[in-house]
Amino acid sequence: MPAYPFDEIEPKWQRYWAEHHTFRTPEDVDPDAEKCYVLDMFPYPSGAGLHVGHPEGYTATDIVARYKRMQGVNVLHPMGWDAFGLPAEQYAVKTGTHPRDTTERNIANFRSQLKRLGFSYDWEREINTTDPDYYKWTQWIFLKLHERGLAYQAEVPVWWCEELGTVLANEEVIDGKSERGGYPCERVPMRQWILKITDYAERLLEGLDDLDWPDSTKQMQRNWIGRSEGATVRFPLANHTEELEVFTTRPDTLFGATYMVLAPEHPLVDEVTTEEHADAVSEYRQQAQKKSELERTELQKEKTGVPTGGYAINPVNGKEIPIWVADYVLASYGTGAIMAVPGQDERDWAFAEKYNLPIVRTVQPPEDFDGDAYTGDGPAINSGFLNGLDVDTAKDRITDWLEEHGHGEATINYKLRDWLFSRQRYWGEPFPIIHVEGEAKPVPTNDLPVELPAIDSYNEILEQDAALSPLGALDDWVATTDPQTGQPARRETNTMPQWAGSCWYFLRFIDPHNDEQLVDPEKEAYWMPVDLYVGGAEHAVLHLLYARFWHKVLYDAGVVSTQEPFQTLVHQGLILGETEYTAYVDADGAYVSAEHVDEGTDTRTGTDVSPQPVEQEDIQKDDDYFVLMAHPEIRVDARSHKMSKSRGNVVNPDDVIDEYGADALRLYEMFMGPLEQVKPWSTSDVDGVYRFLGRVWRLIIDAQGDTQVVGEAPNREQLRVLHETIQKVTDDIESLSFNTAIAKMMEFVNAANKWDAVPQAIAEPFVKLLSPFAPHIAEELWARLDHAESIAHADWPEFAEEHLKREVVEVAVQVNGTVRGTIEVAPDAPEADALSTARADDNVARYLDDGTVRREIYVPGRIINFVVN
RNA sequence: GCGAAAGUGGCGGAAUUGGUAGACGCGCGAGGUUUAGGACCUCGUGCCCGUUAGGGCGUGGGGGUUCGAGUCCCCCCUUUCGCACCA
Repeated sequence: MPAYPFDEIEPKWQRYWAEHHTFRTPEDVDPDAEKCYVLDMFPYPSGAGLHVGHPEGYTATDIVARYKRMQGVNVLHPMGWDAFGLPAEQYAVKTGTHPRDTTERNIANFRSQLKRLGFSYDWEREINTTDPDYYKWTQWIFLKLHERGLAYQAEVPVWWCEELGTVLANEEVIDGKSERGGYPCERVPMRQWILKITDYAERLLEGLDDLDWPDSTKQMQRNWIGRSEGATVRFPLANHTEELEVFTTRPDTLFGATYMVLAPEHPLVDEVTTEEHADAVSEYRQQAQKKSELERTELQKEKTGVPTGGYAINPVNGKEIPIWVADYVLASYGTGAIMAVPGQDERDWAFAEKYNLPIVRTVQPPEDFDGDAYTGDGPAINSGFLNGLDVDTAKDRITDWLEEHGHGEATINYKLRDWLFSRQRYWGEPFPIIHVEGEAKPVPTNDLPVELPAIDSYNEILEQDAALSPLGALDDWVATTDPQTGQPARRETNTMPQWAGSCWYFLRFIDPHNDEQLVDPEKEAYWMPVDLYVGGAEHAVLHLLYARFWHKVLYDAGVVSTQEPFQTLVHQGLILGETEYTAYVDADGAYVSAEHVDEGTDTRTGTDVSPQPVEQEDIQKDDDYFVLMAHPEIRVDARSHKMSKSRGNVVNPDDVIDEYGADALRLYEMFMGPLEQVKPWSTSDVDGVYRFLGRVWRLIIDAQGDTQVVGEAPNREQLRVLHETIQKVTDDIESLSFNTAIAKMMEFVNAANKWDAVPQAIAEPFVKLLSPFAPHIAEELWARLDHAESIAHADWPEFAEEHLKREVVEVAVQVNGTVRGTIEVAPDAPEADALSTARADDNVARYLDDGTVRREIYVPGRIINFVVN
């Protein structure tokens, strides 16, 4: 039998909320009324359904939304589906199932799972990025980008992933493998749509300053944008008219440039290569091209390169310096070419040493410097007119000189590259573009949306041989006419990447059914920016950078009123599986202590060992290590792992709800620890919060199921306990410290259980405090306390200072910093009184008698310390 | 290698400006209650010594500042997460 009837009351209140539109967002609000836009990163509805990580962030935002609502704030708290994407299409490729069918099924599953958790979303604002009424506006925004010159097509080397059958953005490829799925990718040149995010690099960087985001996330974005100040320097080429342009952050070291390096892909390689070196260079380039990005990084210890035989002329001293080709220079950064200054650059030093290239120091290292390249500050040497200047001054001086002589200028460079925006997939937003006589023309906005062609089954596409893009196989759809000229035209057959829909969905929630505008400007001005945005740290760069970029474009286009979309951002920490204890055994079945094991082998013998799970009962702690109880000399590993199907440690929220109820699950997820921290799941710990809810229930409901609160006025202690709880819970919600808020409510219940009876005037405010955390039980208790209206819009309790006061407090008495006793005095007791009470304590007196009191420290209500010797 | 964050009982975790370390929960122990319980209630629970009173030691390690340090400063170790030839 459950400790309280959660299985009845949870569905009951979920029905009530839906029928009464309890969480409908206020319409036609007073523009001056306080608002709070509380947003979760909307999920991709995967086939696997919800995992326990989802409700973590969702519960946090739900608590804030419910709390703000009770404070009379207008709250927007919506939910939707980021439903375009590769998994549904990969499933379609395998089974022929239309991605729309898969997606609809998954959404239905996600929705019902979410509803079981009792979140206070305004479900009437649910959006779905695959809905033509939604992606009409995604396409509309693309046209804005196009109109503003921020979307262009180019033949560029892109990451092609054979397995996924599409190209991917740089950001989606990690170490030469796709971010999703980990499939190998290769660089191939293809004609693609590209968004000019680099035009916004500076603003994307500056905008970070005023955001209330985790520092680490801001830092990651800064690193990704990668601003660096330096100079462009143009080196004339010996025997050629062209110049070789490089970017350097150290123009002050120009006199020390002893060779040049071109990336293998650099367009001038053929120009500068002499006949004598042509074969070697061409072979090197082929080798470099074959290397995957992974191999390049793996082989980074050893730099390689070949001379071209060509020479450049150092503009500052007229010296001829050799030009090399080496793949330690990246084609995609700067100009794809560098001036190498081994004296002040460790990479160049390593290369110069290997190939016996000259090294000239142009900064005087300190006397005790014994390294190779010196990258620190110091006076310039061997540098003509720069000699004696410190690095910063020398940079300024040489930059001026370059500008005066037309050899270069100050330059700011960014690591950020333009955003590869097209994918060769069916299940994405079609581009609102037609091609007429080879020219890309935008589809007029009143012809939007350009809908995905209807197909009965994905097999229709599979059966056709669509070389690159599935849409290209559908001739009826591709062939169209230019609405302006009537000429025959072909539709763009690429689709947009999954990021597109999530770049602006927070705007659509504000006005989800508007078919005239993306969002009504008045409503947008009221609700934006998002006041609290909660989602995983895995989106620290991609989604959050792309969305900021689009938002700034929309701001420039006058569509939105704020420069930044998300004012406050919080990442919920990952929830790991239950802690696992692992012992290791060798081939003979003998235990191998964990400190000798590294990646499945015994480091002493090199033989394989196999992991063996151990129950917690068979483990003990010996100093800093866990060991087997039966073999204390054998250490075992104790750690929690990321939940995964393959490891079999996934916890399904539905199972937890079946056993403990949604309120307990919500409460546990918040009680585990700080929201932003990584935390291991522990099902036995769910018992703790579940028991707490049972105690809350029995505090107010007796064994017969009747309400048992009393009408009497509360006493001083009851008021103090209540008001301390109000204060703590309120403060903790504001700071998102939900774990300590719950601990305080537990303390309240522990205290209240000792009372003979609970006054209604105490029970009611407490139920309100509990309601954002455990809304179902709170609604039920609220109703049983004789309220006809939902607690969702009841007034949040306020604490009164007068009830927090204590008559006496316990003060620790230390002698020489060690506590020797405690005394009870008024919190504001005069020093003389407090000290004499302290001296009167028997144990304190013992220590005072041992010497002379040299000093007395008294912090009222806190501590007394006697310094004695 | 570079950057950031974090190391507190058997476990998850608490601790305003430096002021009684271990709130709250799990687990464990004792008792009560119940036909029974993996239900519920009460008490105890950092480690060591001591029957009690009390004492010693304790927030990754070492040093320092202070009447007083989990908290501040310096050095080191470990873990996690980013980035990784960006000129």
